[in-house]
Parts: sequence; structure tokens; C-alpha cells
Amino acid sequence: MSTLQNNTTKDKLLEAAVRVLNAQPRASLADIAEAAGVKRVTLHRVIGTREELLRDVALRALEQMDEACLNAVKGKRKAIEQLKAIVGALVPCADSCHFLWKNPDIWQEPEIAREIERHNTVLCELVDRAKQEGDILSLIPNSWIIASLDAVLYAAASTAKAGNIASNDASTLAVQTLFGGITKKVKGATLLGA
Amino acid sequence: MSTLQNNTTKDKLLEAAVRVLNAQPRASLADIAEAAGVKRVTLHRVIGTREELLRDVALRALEQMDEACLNAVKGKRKAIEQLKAIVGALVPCADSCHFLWKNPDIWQEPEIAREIERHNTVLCELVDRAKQEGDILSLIPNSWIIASLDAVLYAAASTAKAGNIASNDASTLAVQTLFGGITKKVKGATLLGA
DNA sequence: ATTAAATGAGACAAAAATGTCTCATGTCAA
DNA sequence: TTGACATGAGACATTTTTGTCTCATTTAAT
Repeated sequence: MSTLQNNTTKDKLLEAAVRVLNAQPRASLADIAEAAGVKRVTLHRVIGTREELLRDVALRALEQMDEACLNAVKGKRKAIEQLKAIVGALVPCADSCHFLWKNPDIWQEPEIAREIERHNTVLCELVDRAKQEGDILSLIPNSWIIASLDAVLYAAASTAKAGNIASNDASTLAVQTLFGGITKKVKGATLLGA
Repeated sequence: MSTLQNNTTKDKLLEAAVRVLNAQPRASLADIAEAAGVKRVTLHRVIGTREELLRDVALRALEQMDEACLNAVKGKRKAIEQLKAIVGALVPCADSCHFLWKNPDIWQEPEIAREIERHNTVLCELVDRAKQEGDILSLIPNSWIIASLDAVLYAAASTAKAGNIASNDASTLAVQTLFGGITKKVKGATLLGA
């Protein structure tokens, strides 16, 4: 529970920023401050400029993801098991992930770019291992798999927000969808052959 | 090829709007006009206000999706086959779909809301039919499936844009991922049982 | 050649957003 | 109580964005 919320003014602001900007990409700083129950002046005092706000939100998102991933892989041996655990663990911070994906312009920030690069590297290594262990179709590009991973989190965020699903089921469904697809499996035939 | 591009100034502007706003949610009208190779005054003359621009972009996206879906289901009998065809056909307009999903605020426009509602209804009926025909896991909520469908398109858009994949393969992969998942299938076991 | 339609150039005002002040107020700890 | 500290209230200048003019210039059709 360290990074998820700390109830400091800064954390309230960062949380509100994710929520508001996901709903209205053009929201003003005044909108965000209001959603955090705080005046705009305070936002400037505590965080600084808009650029710094976006940067902090992104860094916080990456921290959350890091923490979730680290806890998730503990005690798992097979790469595919670690990956499934990661997907499930990332669902609760799907909003933050979503924010990262919805705002490609902030990837230009060197600090952000470095972190994202690091995340991708770790994930790619894990996917490669899962492929070697025969659990993931080798002909699917890593970039596609990672994009799909984020996509499923995105789906989880949307559905959970719409209130159509319990947060707990969302993790299960995300893992099922990404790794198993939505169809019933019959006699082991796959769509791509192989 | 009717709605995809017509080379009129309006179409150039709408196309540029999708592209620029997906990359920079806070892009100004000047940015969009410039990306369309046109002056901002022309944007105002041809389209009108920012609100009208967003509305037109959304409507155009929905038209493209309609057209793609209609063509896709032709001659297909089983619901699952129609769904797969739809997913494949939607990949080329993934950018427009993405725009719709990234901008929840425009769903409040009644005209847009009605169209989206209609799309969802059609898709839900198709999914229900696929469930009845035994091709889709009944325990996965429709809302989840539709969100995942858009999510996979989203993944397709990202990956294609990053240049990591040919546009043609993207359709195949999207269908594979959504319906079959990314894992190798062994002895027909599914994650959720059932 | 002439006309009509579309676009650019340039300017303009109004609105909105941003960032920074100062001063007042409240709150918590020593 | 006092004194640091965080926040609110209010104002301010600056910048950006938006929407609308007028008047050229181009282009295509007649």
C-alpha cells in the first residue's frame, strides 16, 4: 500500500489527475485541482507546472507497476506463470497504465522513456523465456504481445469503470482473455496452425 | 473506398485530426490544420468549431466501422465467423476506433451516443449468438468481450504504428489473440475450466 | 476571358489556461 | 501561546487558443 495512495496532497492530486485526464484528455489544471478537492494554487505549489504534473503522474504509474510486478513474480518459476501473475497484478493499476498509453507525448521525457524501456526489456525477456519453454506461440511478435497485454488491462479498466464487473473477476478475466482467448477450446486446434 | 478517404479538404482534416489527437490529446486546432496541410482559417470554414470537429471525427469513425462490418459479415453464417471477420475488418480503421475510445467525453454528444449504442447492440447480439452456438465461453460478460475487442484493435494500431508489423498480419494476429489467446493450446484445457 | 468557389494572409477580439504574486486563515506541534 | 507550515482567497500578467472578420490569390468551370 506504499505507492497506491498516501493521502498526502500530492498523492490526492496525482490520483485525481489520472482519473480526470483519462476521462477528459483536455482537462485543465483547474479541473484536476478541483477533482482533488484542492485549489489550483496548491497544485502549482505542491507539484509545479503542467509538464511536471504529467511527468509525476507517469513516474508514479511506473512505480506502481514495478511494485505490482515484483510482488507478483515471487515464488513463480515458469515464465508463463510469472506473466500471468503480472497481468493479474497489473489490473488494479490499470488506470495508471491506461494513462501512460493514452499520452504518447510524455514518452519523450527522458526519465519516462528510460523507465518504459526498462519495463519493456524485462517483459520481453520474460516473453522470450515463455516462448522457449513452449508456452507462448513463437510466431507472435513480442511487441504485439506487450501491446495486447496493455490492451487487456485497458479493457479491464473500461469494464470495471462501467461497473459491469467486480474488480476481482477482472484480474481473472484479463488473464483468461490474453492467454486463452475468448473461445471454447476444442481438440487443441489453433487458428494459426503450428 | 468511399469513407476511408476522399481527398476533399474536409477528409484531409478529419484524417489529420485522428492522427494528431491520438498522438497528442491536447493538440490545438492550429496543429491539426497544419498536419492537414491547411490553414487554421480553412478548418473553421470547412468544419466549424472544435466541438464540431470532434463530433465529425467521431461520426466518420463510426461510419468507417459500419462499412467495414457490413462488408465483413457478408456470406458468413456462424456468429463466430462473422465476429472474426469483423475484428479483421476493423483493424484498418483501428486509429479511428482508438480515437473513439480515447475520448470518452464525446460520448455525451447524443448523436454519437446513439450510434455507439447501436454498434454495441449489434455486437452484443452477435456475441450472444456465438455463445448459444457454443463458440464463445458463456461466462465471459459481453461488456468484457466488447472492451477486449476494442483493446485488441488498439494493440493492432500501436504495433502497426510502431512499424513492427505488416498491416496484413495485424488482422490475422488480432483475430488470433482475441479468439485464441497467445498461448499454445494443449489437450483442450482452458484456464477457467468449463 | 470571365466568373464562382475555395483557400491563404493577416489581423482582431474574446476567452481560457497558466504561472506567480501577496495576504489571510487554519492547524498542528513544541 | 507561539510559531512553523500548509492551504485558501484573490488578484495579476502572460500566453495560448479559439472563432471571426476582410481582402487578396488561386483554381476550375463556363
